[in-house]
Amino acid sequence: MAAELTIGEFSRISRLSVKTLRHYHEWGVLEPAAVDPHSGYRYYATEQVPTAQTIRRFRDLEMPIEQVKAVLAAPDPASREAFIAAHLERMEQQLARTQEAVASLRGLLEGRGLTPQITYVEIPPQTALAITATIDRDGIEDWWRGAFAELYAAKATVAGPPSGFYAHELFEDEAGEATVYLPVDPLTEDPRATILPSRRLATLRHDGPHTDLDLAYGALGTHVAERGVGAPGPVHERYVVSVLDDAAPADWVTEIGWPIAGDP
Amino acid sequence: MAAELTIGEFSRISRLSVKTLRHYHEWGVLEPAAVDPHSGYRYYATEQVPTAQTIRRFRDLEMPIEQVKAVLAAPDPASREAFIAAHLERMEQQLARTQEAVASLRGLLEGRGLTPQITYVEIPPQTALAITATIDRDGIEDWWRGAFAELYAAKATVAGPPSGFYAHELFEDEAGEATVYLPVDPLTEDPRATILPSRRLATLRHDGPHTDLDLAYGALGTHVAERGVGAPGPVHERYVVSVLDDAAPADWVTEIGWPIAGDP
DNA sequence: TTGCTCCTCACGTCACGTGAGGTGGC
DNA sequence: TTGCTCCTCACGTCACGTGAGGTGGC
Repeated sequence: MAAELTIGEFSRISRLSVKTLRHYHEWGVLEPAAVDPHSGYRYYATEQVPTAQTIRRFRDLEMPIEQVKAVLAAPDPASREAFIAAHLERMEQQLARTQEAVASLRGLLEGRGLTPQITYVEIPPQTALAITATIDRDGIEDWWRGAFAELYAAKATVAGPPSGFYAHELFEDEAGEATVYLPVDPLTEDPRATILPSRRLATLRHDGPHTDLDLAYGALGTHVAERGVGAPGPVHERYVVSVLDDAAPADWVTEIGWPIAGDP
Repeated sequence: MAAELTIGEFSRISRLSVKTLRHYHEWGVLEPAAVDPHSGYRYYATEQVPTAQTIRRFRDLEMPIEQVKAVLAAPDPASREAFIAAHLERMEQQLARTQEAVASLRGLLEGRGLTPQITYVEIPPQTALAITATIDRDGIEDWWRGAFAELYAAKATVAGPPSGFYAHELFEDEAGEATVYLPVDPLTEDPRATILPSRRLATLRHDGPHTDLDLAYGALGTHVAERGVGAPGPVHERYVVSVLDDAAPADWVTEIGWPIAGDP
């Protein structure tokens, strides 16, 4: 009972444009039931309509084509479900970020100016378990979580909040070196323990989600630049309260530090 | 007190990448405070940091650059607010569509199969107020609302639900001819009244949001194709319950019609 | 002076849409 | 046979990112 349909007919029934159907053929997401080897004409079967509708919905959800292909190729319903669940979770995260951005934008436009409480500190040499990597800016969150999971898995006596430092290139060029560390008891026997050198920093405490961290960096960087006290080197972050404590973003407390030289 | 910053320094403070800053200069969204005419070096002022942060937030909300430029150029806070409100509304609409797509996808994957109740009808010639235009598929919704607003503003006696017909090219090529109409009393004196010719259609009733209209078209088109009774001509839609009645999408009722030839 | 920073092209990305120019099918 | 449908390039979109190759500034 399967009717062979030309691309135009299948387009009308599936509501995917002819261009889109050709594109899906090229990418192997939706192959025509038959292709005339002489004319190149594509022929579709009515049985392919539900597949087309499914693809359309995944694309409405902005799932990348390659992934749609993978989901459709998934043999069992369970792994399909896993794909979809993962995608929905990403979408929820994005929604949360959007809501944060809206709130933050309102604050900015209302000129909700924080008077930054900037403190100069000298951090003494510290014994710490550290992980360093060269990463991409968009891969940073996954890497960050993984690295701290690894550090907390070590059985050393923790001697301070989780922290990290990040090369400027990471923000200027979208990729650069990052280090996260956990201060530990100097007497630890973990062979991975290193001693971090001392640093002089201008620091600022930031309350709230990390979407707004740029505001803190703006205030701190402006302060340092206008006084001409900046020094080369990575910026520092101390995660006083964070996801690592299972806290909500609104409750996070982060201390950021900008390297300085000279006497303030 | 305004420090002159190189692009790299400004990038560190604003957390926008150097490439992005150059891009924003090129597009005129964020012009450097000064550009060295000899070397081409860009110099920024610390006063530009809040602007950079604002741009970043608008971009996080996926506002197109051109529009960000327009918002920033808006002279008074009121028109700024209007821009933002309009953008937020679009985002909410998209969120609603996303939620519909998720629900619809789950239904599809669970194989929630509707047994389509297809009816063959012959619509007699009708007197109607009609508006025809050649439109883009993504401009269709705005046009549709505007056209019906215009039709309802006429003071003729309405004799049936609002309806429309749509050339296949609109779906195959993303652009084509569309007509919406309001059946009216044949004795109307409105000079714009026309008589629509009779049509033979296979029809199917669809309940719910228009995101799912493609499912109905899939069922109807498959039915027509498998029986080989299709005829050329546009598809028809009757909006029995719709936005025009201030109903929620879940309560909408739409009848779709596919042109047929021959005796079923 | 050296090495770092900055510069301008030119091209890639992603999922198609937009023509141009040409051929096949009924 | 005519006109409609289908075909394959090649290029455009949007907001940047990715090099390449070269110059300026301290």
